[in-house]
Amino acid sequence: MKKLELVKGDVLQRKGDSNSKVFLVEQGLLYAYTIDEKGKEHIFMFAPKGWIVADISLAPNTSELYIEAIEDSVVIEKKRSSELNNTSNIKLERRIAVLQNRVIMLMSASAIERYSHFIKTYPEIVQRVPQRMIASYLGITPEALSKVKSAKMKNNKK
Amino acid sequence: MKKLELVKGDVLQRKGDSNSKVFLVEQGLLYAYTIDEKGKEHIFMFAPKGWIVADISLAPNTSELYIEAIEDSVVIEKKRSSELNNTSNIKLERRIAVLQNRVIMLMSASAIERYSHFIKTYPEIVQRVPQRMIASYLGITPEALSKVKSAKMKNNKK
DNA sequence: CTCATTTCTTAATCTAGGTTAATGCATATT
DNA sequence: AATATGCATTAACCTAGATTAAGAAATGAG
Repeated sequence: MKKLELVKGDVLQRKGDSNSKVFLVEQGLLYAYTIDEKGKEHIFMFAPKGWIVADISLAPNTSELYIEAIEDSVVIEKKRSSELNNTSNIKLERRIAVLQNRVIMLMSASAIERYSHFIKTYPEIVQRVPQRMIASYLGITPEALSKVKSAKMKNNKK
Repeated sequence: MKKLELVKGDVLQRKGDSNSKVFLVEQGLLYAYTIDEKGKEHIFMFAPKGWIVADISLAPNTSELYIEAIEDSVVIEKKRSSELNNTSNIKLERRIAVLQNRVIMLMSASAIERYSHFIKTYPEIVQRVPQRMIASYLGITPEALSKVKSAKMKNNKK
């Protein structure tokens, strides 16, 4: 738990780094973002004074996100594990991880990519739920989902 | 903290209801969704066995979400406040609330609606950050954001 | 088993937002 | 001051996915 002074442009965490740290913004403004395969940046969140920024993902030790200072800033760095001392915390963190993934998907992935990710992540649910609900969860229409599925089959990517 | 037995189609919580409850799924499958102004349903999450479902929104007592059973299910109902006994929990809940809003926005709102919501919710950040970052946060291109802004000005909806 | 309702698929058309490219502004750098 | 680099805006075109519509398949109720 130490205090860090940052100047505009400093990068606190890179994709692939350990994600065991949590940063509390004491002053200034940071932001967290991903960069997709095409090199495009997608801003996941802004973190002004008083907010916490962290990559809270399901993968144990690989950050999905870059965290960077937009302005000169002061942050407190904590170990994430110190937050994990009770059950409700763990459940809440899992929820955040799922939502983080969902936001990144919605921002950066096409219908096909979203569907592929969904069936990989929730294979049991795919079986138990009507197509129109999956479409709605993915943020597309049932008609578009039909198209996606037949496109996938033709490509043997079933 | 009581146990509820649900049959397929039972609605646990409606938009506008108190959101002070958290449901732990012991068996079956539930889902949480919003309905937009046009009557269209947007599925926010599925909740199979072992998951928690709840509307964790910033507004104190008005759920944004409907929660409903897709299959016959058994859930444990808890008071949400019982989860709120320490600081890190409150911070985590705030993060979830923000992410919940963000997912709903990304799923159901047009570029104009997303921008309007953003400037209302984070007026300070709009001033401190380049346009291209706001566009990226909204999930649109800087060019599209330019269009949106000039469209808004013409409509006096500035 | 039959009729009704909902779900899924396919196809034709439409549109919001993406892509590309050119231009004007700022802010840096020498 | 002059040049360079990045940011914002505008406009012409393009494309993924929405909308609309109709038929086929599945599910359900009596």
